[in-house]
Amino acid sequence: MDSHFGHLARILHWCTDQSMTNALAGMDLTAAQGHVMGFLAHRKDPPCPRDVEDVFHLSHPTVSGLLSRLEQKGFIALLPDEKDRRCKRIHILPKGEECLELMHHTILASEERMVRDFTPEEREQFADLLRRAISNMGGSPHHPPKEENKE
Amino acid sequence: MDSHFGHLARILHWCTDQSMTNALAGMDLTAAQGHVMGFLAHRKDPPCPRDVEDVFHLSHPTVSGLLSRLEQKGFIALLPDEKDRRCKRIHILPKGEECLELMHHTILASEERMVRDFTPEEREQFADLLRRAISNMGGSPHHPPKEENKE
DNA sequence: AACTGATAGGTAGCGAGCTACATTTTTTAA
DNA sequence: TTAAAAAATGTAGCTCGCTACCTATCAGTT
Repeated sequence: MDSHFGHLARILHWCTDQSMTNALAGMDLTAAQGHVMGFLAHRKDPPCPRDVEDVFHLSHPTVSGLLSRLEQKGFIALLPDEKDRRCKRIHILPKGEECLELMHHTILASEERMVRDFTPEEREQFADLLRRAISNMGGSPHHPPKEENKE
Repeated sequence: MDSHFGHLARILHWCTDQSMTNALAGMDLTAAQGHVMGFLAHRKDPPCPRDVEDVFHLSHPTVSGLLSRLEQKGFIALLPDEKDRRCKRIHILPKGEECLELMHHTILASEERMVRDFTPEEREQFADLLRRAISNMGGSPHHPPKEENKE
């Protein structure tokens, strides 16, 4: 009864979330906000909210809320794109820059902790089983599988 | 970048949640509410909210909200316990009884779908890896690990 | 040039998760 | 017995996730 996969996935996600929440509490970031900052970190050109939606598989109102809270707290600035006035560009402000390195380290440490006693083969298989399970459930949300031949 | 375990766990949980949401939409239940009903189904004596917290690893305000919505919709009744007036007992109402079998079937079908192409060994290992990952992240929330020797 | 459709984003409103604090009742200890 | 600790629940207020609907802009057709 306790061993249902859906249940276990939920708890595992909860654990990683709590771990991030604790690690980031000192810098006034939630787990979700921290992950967004981590994504922005290794981005040359300022991305738009839509890019965040795609990477994290979130709906656009969710991303909108996350970004507006990050903006309120002074981590980022949202500026209109000059070429395409439908889009906004996410710029990292100095306060945001300050936390990027710690963010990156924190995310990696959390990942490593989760599988710290896994052999390399087990890590491979874990990722493989997770991906297959996701695929069996119908894959990803929101943005109907774009038929890009880039893959 | 896309293969972080925490990320995959989040998406997998999301998929199972959506699957349940769709399956239950017809009977006016959300995924979370459905899982609670499923838990109540195989329970001889009416449990109290605290039991739900423990099984699903949820905080008590979360459970409180879930149960009050189920009560509003007429699936359950919350009655005070006679022995211990701090506790409430969760009673299933006729409308609740009606949906139990479909609930049970729906939950099993969703589980089976997720691992439909897994061998028995892979299913074992998947559950094992998930449990170890959860354990590595510090295990369960909210209620400090009770030291019950019942296990 | 004008219409149609696709795309980016905004807003409203809800459910579900949390923490923090308060209340009531039970249990334990002094 | 009485005071203190523990337990079960309630309430307030927040974040984050969703759907549904709306607006503005861009792109492609006619």
